[in-house]
Parts: sequence; C-alpha cells; structure tokens
Amino acid sequence: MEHIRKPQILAAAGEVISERGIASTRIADVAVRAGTSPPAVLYWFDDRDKLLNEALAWSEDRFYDSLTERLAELNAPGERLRLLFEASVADPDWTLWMELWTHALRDAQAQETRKRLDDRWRREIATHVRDGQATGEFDATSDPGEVSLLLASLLDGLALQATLGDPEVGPERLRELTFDAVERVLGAELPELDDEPDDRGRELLAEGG
Amino acid sequence: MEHIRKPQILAAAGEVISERGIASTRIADVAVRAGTSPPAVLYWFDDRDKLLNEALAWSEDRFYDSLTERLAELNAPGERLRLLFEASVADPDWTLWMELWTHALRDAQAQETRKRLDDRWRREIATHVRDGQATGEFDATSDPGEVSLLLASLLDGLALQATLGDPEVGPERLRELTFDAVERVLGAELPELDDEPDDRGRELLAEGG
DNA sequence: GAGTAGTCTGAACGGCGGTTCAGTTTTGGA
DNA sequence: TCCAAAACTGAACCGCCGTTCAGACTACTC
Repeated sequence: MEHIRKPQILAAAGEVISERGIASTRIADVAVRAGTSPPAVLYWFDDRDKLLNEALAWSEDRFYDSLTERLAELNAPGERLRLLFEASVADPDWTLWMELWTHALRDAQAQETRKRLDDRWRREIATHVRDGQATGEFDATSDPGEVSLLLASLLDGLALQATLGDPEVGPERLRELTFDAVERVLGAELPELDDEPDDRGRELLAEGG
Repeated sequence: MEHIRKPQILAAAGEVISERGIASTRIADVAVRAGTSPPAVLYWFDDRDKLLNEALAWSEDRFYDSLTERLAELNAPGERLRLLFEASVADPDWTLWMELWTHALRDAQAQETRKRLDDRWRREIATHVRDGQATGEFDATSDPGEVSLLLASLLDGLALQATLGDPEVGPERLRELTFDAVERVLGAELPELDDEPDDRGRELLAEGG
C-alpha cells in the first residue's frame, strides 16, 4: 500500500520536463532520475502521456498547496496579495507552466489542468482584491474579476520574458514592474512581509555583519 | 535558379507547426502540405532542425513585413499604434509564437529568432509612443521603453489566455481589454481606422442591412 | 544531341524509445 | 513456513521517422 513511489516518479518527471521540455522527456530520463527503470515507471502509469499529464497536474498542485499553507498565516488582504505575487515572481517553475500552455494547445487533458490552474489563481487574486476593497484598503472602483485577469495576464507576459532570458527583464526588474502595476491598479501599497524565513535570514545576516 | 520552392516549403512548415506543434511536426507532414516528398524537403534544408527554425523565423518576418507595409500608409502615432495592436489582436498566429517561446527555452537558434521578434516589436511600439508624446497626443510623463514593455507583456499574457480558449477572454474581450489598457497608459484614445478592408466591409454590410 | 548542373524520386537503412512480457524478488499476512 | 499479491527486472520487440543514396528526369548550354 506504499504510494511512496508514485510521487517520487511524479517529482522526477516534473524536473525532467522542466529541463528537457515535454517533447524531449523520455521515460528513461524520468526512470533514471527516480532511481528505477522504464518498465518500473510504466508499472505505475499506463503510458507516457498519462505520466506527463499527471506530472504537470501534480507539480501545479504542489505549488498551490505550499502557497495556500503560507497564505493561511496571513490575515490582511494586502499581505496576502504581497505573498501571492512575491511567490509568483520568485518561486515557481515558469518553464513548467510554459510547457503546460503549449501542450494544452493540443492535449485535452492538459487543457483541463491548465484551466484549473488559471481559475484557481485568478479567483485567489480576485478574492483578496475584493476583501481589500471591502475594508477600504484598495481602490473600490474597479471590478475584482477584471483586475485579477489583468494582473495575472501581465504577470504571465512579464515572467515569460524573464524566463526567456530577456536582458530587459531580469528577476529584480520583473519584481519591480509587477508590484508597480499591482499597486497602481489597487491604488495602495502592499506591505512588506518580514516573516519570510529567507528574508529574515538575509536581514539578520546584514545586521550582524 | 527558382527559389520558389523554399518559401513554399517554409509556408507549409509554418502551417504544420501551428497545427501539430513543433514536436509533432514531421518532415513528411511538411512535404505533403508542400506537395512533395521528404527527401525533396531535405534537398533544400540541411535537416529537420534547420527547417523548423527557418520556418519560425520566416513566418515571423512575413507577419512583420505585411505590418510594416500597412504601417507606411499611416502618419499619426495614434493611428499607427491602433494598427499595431489591432493587428496583434486579430491577425497573427499566436500558436506559432507560443511554439517559438517554448522552443527558445532550449534551442539557441530559436532564442535568437525570438529576441529579434521581441526587440523589433517593442521598439516599434516605443517609437510611436515617443512620437505621440512629442506631438502632445499622449501623456508624456511615462517612459516609452517601459510603456512598450508593459503593453507588449500584457498583450502576450492576454493573447495567451485567448489562444488557450479561456472562456473569460474571447476575441472581443481580448480587444477591449487591450485597448482599455493602451489608452489608459497613454492617457489618450486611439482613433478608429476606417481604411481596413475588413472593417469597411463589415460597416457597409451593417449600414446597408 | 551530348554534357552538366539543378531538382527530385523510390527505396532502404538505422537508431531511438515506448511498450510488452516472461520471469524474479519483495512484502505482508495466515 | 508458506502463499499470494505487489513491485519490479532484463531482454527483446517493433513502429516510427530522419536521413542517405543511387539513380532518373529536366532544362539549359555549347
């Protein structure tokens, strides 16, 4: 009843996809990364297609779960939005999402996965925008749904350039442009988060030096 | 000395890539579409890689050339920007650009092609923004380069959703959202173009009904 | 009308890689 | 200790293409 193997393989597949791309991801690559053999992989997944699609969906859920967890520790809409965009700009494997997009053009399963991802993401943003409007934190004249769509789309576009190594959009610039846009649209500044383990580490280091 | 065949094959390749995706584009598919055989295709292109990359670059140039041609007939910066975004929203094969993006993640040649495309595109926008600022048509407080980057990125993100069939972003909504953003950023309305053959056709039809 | 460069054909070759399968080891329970 | 289900392994199979190659066919020149 050990379902330990499946996530191992899915994680391995996610990594390989991100490195080599869906098209060039061989079952053998995934097997090596997971420390097994191709037939062992096919023991858990019917065929290559299922493996790849499940890996995409699984990676997506992983990202979302960890985000939701960290989100639970925050209360103010501004803080939550800060976390959402901070995570988007820094953490996730945009390469993987790009693979998902392109794959979704022809694969119905991937299309559905992508739809889930986007719906969840935009609803998440819209919810906190609405909350912030209700508390008076944000400009309340704009429609949360539209704001959410626009900001999500802008982020996709900018992150795309960054991921493709555009010299005009390095990681820091991506962050600036994103938050400039967010704050302009919301008509409010988003508070900095100081309970991030990474950031605290860096601050302590800087202070202690 | 007929170099008629090469463009025929390139056009065929572009169509096939757009339909099946780069990964699933077989030399045989391209050959059939172009009315020849696989070896005949390989007579003109060293190998599959070169064929695909040249096809991507060629399609890109085709789009840009036809745009430049139509652009020459307009003078006012506002009209030119209207045309640029109108064409982006309606004409081009976003599927092909998406294939280019993903391919560019691992292929140096495609990366270069993509860079050319984006540079050209952003510079084109920036130029007309600057012109419009100079004539006082547009709000002059923002940096043309940054405006260009933001609008191009937003367009990429929105068109991505539209191309993926997002029910929230149909063709008409894409158009509205794009021009809303453009006009908000420029602080000016863009004039409608009435010399578009398609649009004139539609208008006459509507009036005459 | 022979020669030549350019363009292509038909057929085959060869490798890569997904998938299958017949067994082998491992695990967990009676 | 024995058994059966679960989890594999090693090896082979096989289809799909990209690519090659030895010639044909065309067009054009001298």
